[in-house]
Amino acid sequence: MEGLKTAQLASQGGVNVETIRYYERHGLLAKPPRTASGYRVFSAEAVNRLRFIKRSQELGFSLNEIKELLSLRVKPGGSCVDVLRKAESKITDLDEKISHLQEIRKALVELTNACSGQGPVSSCSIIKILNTGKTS
Amino acid sequence: MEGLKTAQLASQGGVNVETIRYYERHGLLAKPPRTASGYRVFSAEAVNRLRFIKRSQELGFSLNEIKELLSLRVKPGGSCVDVLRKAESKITDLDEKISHLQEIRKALVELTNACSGQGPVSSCSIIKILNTGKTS
DNA sequence: TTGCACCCTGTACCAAGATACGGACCTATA
DNA sequence: TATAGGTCCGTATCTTGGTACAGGGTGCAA
Repeated sequence: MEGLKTAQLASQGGVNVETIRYYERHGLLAKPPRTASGYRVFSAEAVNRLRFIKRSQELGFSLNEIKELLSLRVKPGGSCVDVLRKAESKITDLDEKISHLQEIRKALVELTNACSGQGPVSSCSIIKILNTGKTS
Repeated sequence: MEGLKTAQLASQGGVNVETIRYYERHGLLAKPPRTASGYRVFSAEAVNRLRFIKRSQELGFSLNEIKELLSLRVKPGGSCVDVLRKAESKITDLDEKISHLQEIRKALVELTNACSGQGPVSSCSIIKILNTGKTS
């Protein structure tokens, strides 16, 4: 059999049918040829494309960023270093996010350490600190 | 002067005027009394409440979670340990998020290590790996 | 008393990434 | 040939945390 219907592509890519159409509308998947009756016919290439998108998403790229990666991929004269720079800048983003979360975690641990876990809410250290902003 | 108008509360809490109304609609701020002409009149308590919300938000609580914290705070017979458990579960959430981001970071670093940064995109290792899902 | 800043309400809109639905059309199978 | 189920399109809906109006009333100062 030649080509995949929307639901087949969706199933191979592990996404919802509507997601396929969504990606097409947003320029992440090329507009596929159609049968005489208007059904989309995807090539095996589309499966790769979909996996590219999913893998990039797992690495923290937004759909817009993925769109850029995809267009870099086919840009004539485009250089590898452009891709490298995007990946590096994403690592910097991640470092910032991670250290921010770690700060939050630290503050929360301090809160829980201050709390005995006993008695009524009215005397709860956590609530007190959240109320006043003071640790002591 | 007795009480604060919406804009004054907003300014003291460092938020937008519309945010005050948003919080009221969503049950995070109690409905304040009104003047004869319908203006809201907030007490100093509302400033504390607003700060509570902002501080909790900084610690990674969603507005819904903050609403729960606020209702715990006034629940008759509520126990301190309920609050403690929420904080602890938030720490667990954070741990999961952090380690997930660290995994992503690791994968990205591997990607960038594989890439020389030289040559055309067509031979870029990063793109190749994203395409095939294979590291080698 | 007029002019301007402020306040009110209700509703619409934004990002992001989908998901759902109505109504019409197509296709395969019994 | 009937009918179930897949597909089409356009549009609406969802979540989260707000922001931005429009259209009207209020309050204070010159």
